[in-house]
Amino acid sequence: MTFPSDSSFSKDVRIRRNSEFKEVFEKGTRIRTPHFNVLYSPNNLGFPRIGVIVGKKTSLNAVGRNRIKRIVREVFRKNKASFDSFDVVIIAKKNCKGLTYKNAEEEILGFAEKKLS
RNA sequence: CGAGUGGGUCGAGCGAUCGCCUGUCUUUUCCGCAUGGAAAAGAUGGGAGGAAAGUCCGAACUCCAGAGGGCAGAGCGCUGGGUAACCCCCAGGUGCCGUGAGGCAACGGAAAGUGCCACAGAAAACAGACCGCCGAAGUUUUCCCGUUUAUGCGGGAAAACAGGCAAGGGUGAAAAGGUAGUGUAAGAGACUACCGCACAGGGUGGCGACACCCUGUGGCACGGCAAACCCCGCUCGGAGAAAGACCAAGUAGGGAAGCAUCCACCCUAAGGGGUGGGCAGAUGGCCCGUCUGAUGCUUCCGGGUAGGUCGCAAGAGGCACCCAGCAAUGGGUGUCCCAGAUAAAUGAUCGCUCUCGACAGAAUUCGGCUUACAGACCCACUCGCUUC
RNA sequence: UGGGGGAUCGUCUAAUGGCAGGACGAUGGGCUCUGGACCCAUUAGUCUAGGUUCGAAUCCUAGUCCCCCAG
Repeated sequence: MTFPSDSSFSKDVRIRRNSEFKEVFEKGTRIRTPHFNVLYSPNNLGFPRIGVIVGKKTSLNAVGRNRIKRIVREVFRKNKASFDSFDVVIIAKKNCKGLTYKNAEEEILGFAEKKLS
């Protein structure tokens, strides 16, 4: 538990550059969960970073896509400690449409714990 | 009470905790000679829509191109007004629809020209004749009557032909006015009356589209399609914020200026000069016209990618009141500052209330249009029923 | 975000504004001892909604979906 009470979500913990995304895509490990494709690769920053990708085919309108991004980011923010020091890219699959916060939390935390072990 | 028409407003709300984007102020630290810049913490303010959407119009803004001329192309199309502008809005006219409140209209020209109008039908655009009607006058044949010796002549009837007609039938999306009468062999604007229509002239009202009235002419000519070509009138240079401006790693080498420089022929001893021609590019549609040239040598030093900063949030701005106007809208006064990201900000959890929550997320900015949408409320009006 | 193009049977592709045609496929039948090939027949379509027109795949308006280009 490196960040026991820190649940902030500043720009530092987001993957923001195209080159950084590319690095994760090239070096990262890929894991599939029912609703997401997840890529992750270790970094040497001492804290995790996240990038979320939601394609047009997941949800046809912008409101739906924003909704999924917000849910995923919220899960990450509340559980940053579980991600140790990794760059994580989460890609939403087509079946994400009716996803709720609780479903996403269960699924992503389940993945994070497996990865840590 | 029911059904409906037109217009407008809103688009779940409140509280707590954790979190995101951003403006301002304060403090601290660091950098800098300094104006100032960066980071952190705290305080405080703001934080998606009526359509933010589609990208269908119109602009602002930016860059590119602009000697000039012609052709082509695109858009618009009743009238007057509004506007920065518009394919928008308001008011009005005309036509059509609706019992009505009201709604809808690409609504210039078909007597400038060209083209098209399948099938059906007789005929589809300087009309035409299938069935049908007529067949008087004309021709032929037959029959009857009169007369005559007889041919014949006269009269009548029937049939056929030549011919006449366009009223009725039928076809079609569309068939060249309607009603009544006269007329005739049958009919027909052939003629007459009334209605309708077209054209010309004049008057009245209106800025005008146009409306109404009067007079005359025409028996009616001028079918439809211009969201077919086209004609007439008006408008239009191209691209778009991934526009564009500035700063600028790494890697790779590029750019500008000057001189010589393509092919053929002619002149010349040579150097070189002249004439003609071709190719490619620019002039973001094409043509004429105009301009430029590959490569080598010499000299000079910038251009640009990742990334960053700006553009980028005070505006044809919102709200309130007053004035002008039927209105769209304009003018004045006061007041407010109200998203500004860049892998891209509004979410999660809990509690409460209700009608149990639709369509949907700013990306340069405005003005419109169009499309999507659970519902709630307000104003004005229409029709029907019932009661007083 | 901006710009451009397209949509016709299951697939590919034709059609001066006048009955939507062809190929491949599918289904059924014939031929054959059986299958293939071949022959015959059938099936099924103008992306959607309005408008112009007598009549629309075609012309006009709005919408839906797909593809391409620009970092």
